[in-house]
Amino acid sequence: MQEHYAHPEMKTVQLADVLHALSDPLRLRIVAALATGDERGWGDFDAPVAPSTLSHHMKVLRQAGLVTHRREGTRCIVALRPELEARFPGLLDTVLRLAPERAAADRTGGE
Amino acid sequence: MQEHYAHPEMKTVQLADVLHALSDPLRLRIVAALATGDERGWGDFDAPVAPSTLSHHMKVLRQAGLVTHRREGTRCIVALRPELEARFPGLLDTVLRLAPERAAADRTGGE
DNA sequence: AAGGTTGTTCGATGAATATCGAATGACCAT
DNA sequence: ATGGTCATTCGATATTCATCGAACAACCTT
Repeated sequence: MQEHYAHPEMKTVQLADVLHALSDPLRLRIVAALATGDERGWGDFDAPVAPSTLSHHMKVLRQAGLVTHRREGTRCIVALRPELEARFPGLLDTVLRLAPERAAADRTGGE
Repeated sequence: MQEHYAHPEMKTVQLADVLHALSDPLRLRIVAALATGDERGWGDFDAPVAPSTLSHHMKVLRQAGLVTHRREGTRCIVALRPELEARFPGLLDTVLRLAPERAAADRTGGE
């Protein structure tokens, strides 16, 4: 495990990569959970997959420029990358507004 | 070849499916080319792939609810599905606004 | 009917992806 | 140091995907 995670430069991130990263239901759910702007610990997403699988999805999100990873002691803190908005204005807002996973839908009584 | 193409009901189309369909550069280009609202003949996209490959991508776009296929004589006419806007308001506008393929569409089409 | 045009379908293939369990590495507490 | 917790990496596997050429089907023209 490295102390420093590799994050791509935002200008090198392609739209198709972001869309691909968002096209997996679990990853979409993770991004939606981060949409409040709060950081989340790695384990705070109770994803129905093995730790190794979750790690894989986190890596995809990181390499697509969607999230940052930061180490804090033994925990791993995840957050949305703020520069994403400058690179693709409005994209994340639009997608998350339409995502069934979004927190608001849960609050207003989804299924 | 069937006279009637299978198009999914819009309400059954999932966001992740749409994002996945848009996450391929060639498919994104095709959708961008259709964004003017005009119909296009199947062969009007000079895609750098074999006909069978193009047919595959067209099928993906059709099954994701993005486009309609219509037969006209021996030709095949493709167009964006208008109901998509009602299902996912603003999604396509946002994605296409950010797509690099838009520049090419602007040059040859204008707006 | 015979032939040409236009997409689709059918294998086949190599690359990418999602998933898991096991092993490993980094860090903290004792 | 020893052990525990947390996340990543490593193999392995099954699935999906993009791609092609070949064969086929639908349609129009002659």
